[in-house]
Amino acid sequence: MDDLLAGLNPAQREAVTTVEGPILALAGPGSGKTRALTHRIAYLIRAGRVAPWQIVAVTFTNKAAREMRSRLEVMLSEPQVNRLAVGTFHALCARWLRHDVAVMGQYDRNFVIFDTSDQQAVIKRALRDLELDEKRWKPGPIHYLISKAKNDLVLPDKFPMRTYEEEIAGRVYERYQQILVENNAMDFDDLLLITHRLFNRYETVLEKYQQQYRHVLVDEFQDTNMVQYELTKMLAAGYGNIFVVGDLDQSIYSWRGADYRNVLRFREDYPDHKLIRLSQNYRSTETILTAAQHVIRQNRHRLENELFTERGQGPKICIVEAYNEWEEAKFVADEIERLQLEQAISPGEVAVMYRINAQSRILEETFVSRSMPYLLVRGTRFYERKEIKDALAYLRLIHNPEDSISLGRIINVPARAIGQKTINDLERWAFELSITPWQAIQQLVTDDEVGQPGADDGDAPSGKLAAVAAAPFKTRARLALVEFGRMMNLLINAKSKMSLPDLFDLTLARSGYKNFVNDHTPEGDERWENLLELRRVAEEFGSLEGDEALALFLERVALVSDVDALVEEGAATAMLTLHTAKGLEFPVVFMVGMEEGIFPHSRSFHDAEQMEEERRLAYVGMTRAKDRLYLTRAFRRSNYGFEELTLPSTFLADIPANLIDEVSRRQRVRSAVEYGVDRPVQSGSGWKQAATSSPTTAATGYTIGDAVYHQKFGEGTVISVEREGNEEYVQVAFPNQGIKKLATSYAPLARR
DNA sequence: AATGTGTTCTTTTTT
DNA sequence: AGAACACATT
Repeated sequence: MDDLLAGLNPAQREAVTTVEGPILALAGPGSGKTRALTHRIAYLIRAGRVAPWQIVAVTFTNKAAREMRSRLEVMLSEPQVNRLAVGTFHALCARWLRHDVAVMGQYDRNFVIFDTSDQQAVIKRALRDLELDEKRWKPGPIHYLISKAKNDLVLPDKFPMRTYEEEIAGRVYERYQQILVENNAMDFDDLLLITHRLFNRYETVLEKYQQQYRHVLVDEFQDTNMVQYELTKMLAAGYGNIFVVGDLDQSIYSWRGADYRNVLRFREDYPDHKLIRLSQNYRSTETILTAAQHVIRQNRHRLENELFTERGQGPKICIVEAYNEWEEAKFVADEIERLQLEQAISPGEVAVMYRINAQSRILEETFVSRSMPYLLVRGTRFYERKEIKDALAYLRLIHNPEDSISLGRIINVPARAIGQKTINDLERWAFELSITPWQAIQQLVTDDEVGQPGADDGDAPSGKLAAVAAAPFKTRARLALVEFGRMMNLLINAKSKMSLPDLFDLTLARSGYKNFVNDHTPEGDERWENLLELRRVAEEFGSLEGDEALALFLERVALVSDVDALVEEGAATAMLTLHTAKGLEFPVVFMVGMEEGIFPHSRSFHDAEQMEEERRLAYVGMTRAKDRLYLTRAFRRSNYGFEELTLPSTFLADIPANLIDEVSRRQRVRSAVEYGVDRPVQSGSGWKQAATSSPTTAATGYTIGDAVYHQKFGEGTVISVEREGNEEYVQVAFPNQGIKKLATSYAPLARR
């Protein structure tokens, strides 16, 4: 047992060995909480006489789950580790639902998980069904409201209707949910919500899990939402052994429904809990840790947890201003090469982090043009490719033929003479018969076999006396549908008779997709390569029985996250958003785009809570660095195609001057001739001063006719003013430069 | 049905 | 500036 406790500090040891009751571990960045968590699990099994299958551990990502498993394999035996329930809330819920959802009567166990684009498609269909203006109502914002409601356990009948938008969203919500049920499909939120309902309404099911899981462990507790909190509570209600780890300062997912107050709620709901503070940071140098602490300290809503490190001072933090985003990327690349040469630091030890994905493009192009190795950490990107989505749509349809979204996606891909008109006819006909489009196709197939009694050959049914149920297809369209139906039936029958990779091959061959892709162009080759890559994922499930393999494969594929793509110990520099960086660490970290409007993002300016979250995100980013931290900024940057001057991020102002590298502060990277000619209104005396005069607080409330001054376009006149939420947009006429639309919170614009 | 042209939106962050 | 989408043309 000693090997489990060796090398742990007293707080970690307490977290590992306190077996009974509710425990809240406040774990600062780099404080070895993953270590505490894994050792605790091993300890429970080896010392606490708990069976592996009696433990459920919730991680934030699949990657974290995988890592926890592999760490545990060192301490336990492999079969033991296999019996542990380790995964994200979404993955665990999917598994429980697969098992028990049938009792609810609404879904069967072959339900599919709709990804973001499927969800958008459902919203669009709901809008169409409700005859709402698809131009006016955008799927994105509507889905955002629906998702928020689901995360807060709000059902359609309780949906708030305070604004017109909410009223619309409420109506869409209801139809949206109906469509999901009709398709035997769930979105990400449903995985949690339906599990919650299952546990709530079917006591025997809940009791089964409550009795099974004697220990419930949850990582990243500050990023749980309402449903997740309730699920945790329900599961732990059996034995009361609930262990949660979190850090309020690292809560960065409120926009996804996460609520850091769940940590505070926990303290109230379990008054006899034990509180453990993990305060020693094993990751970062003192310089980095102190700087990060100075940034996070500005927040009001926090639970103070003073951290310390014994790693020593280390190099100072470099704050670098480049001329524009290209120069910024060039600086990053140059510096990585320099570190490799002078400090023997491998590019694989470096990460470049940014606030928004769009920032990656310029970095990528820079790295490509210099042939520098990099890894763009965006695991979901692969699954956004057309050929991958098409292939998956076929497989999903085989798994769950009621999935009309997938059906619509591939019914005519590759082209098989089923045009838009035929599809419309099919949908209308199915609607009239109150069956799904898939069932309608099946009807056509059956009719065809018995000599088309219901089908109307030749001319379309024109007479008013024609039965409602008469199929409205001409021969050619009908035959095309019948052929498609037969092809799919063949694949569905094959499903349980062969391994998943074989089914994969058969599907691509019989559907004609293989030939469709293999068109002997370079793009075709690339698409085929991608399909082979997908097949490799399928091979991992090759040993399982056909049905089960397909279910697990589709589940895996639906729940991949961005970090999942990150392979350890690579030789390539990682490029990732600050959000995906959570939980990771790198010897060298570059945070690029440290500018007002980018980071903190302009969408957060209006709300103090959101600004605090931006700050937490800065804290998360900075504390990813072990040894070296670079904060870079572009003096001017192009947005939406036009260039604007920037101001340094307010976060830079909170870093004490004595922690900043003098050289980096003075020698700003410059190369363009114009540089210095049109400096923004800031005295050159340092970051602090510049950052405090953020443009966000600059004049708003313009009126038509105002004379204004823009730093790039010069003098102009306001010709229109409009408000969108909290943003104010003005159109300004500039002599000789035309009319520009500007966001007043963003543009360097002032009244004259 | 496949290609071309124009228009509109995009930029938070993701399971 | 680019992508995604809609519409129009062959």
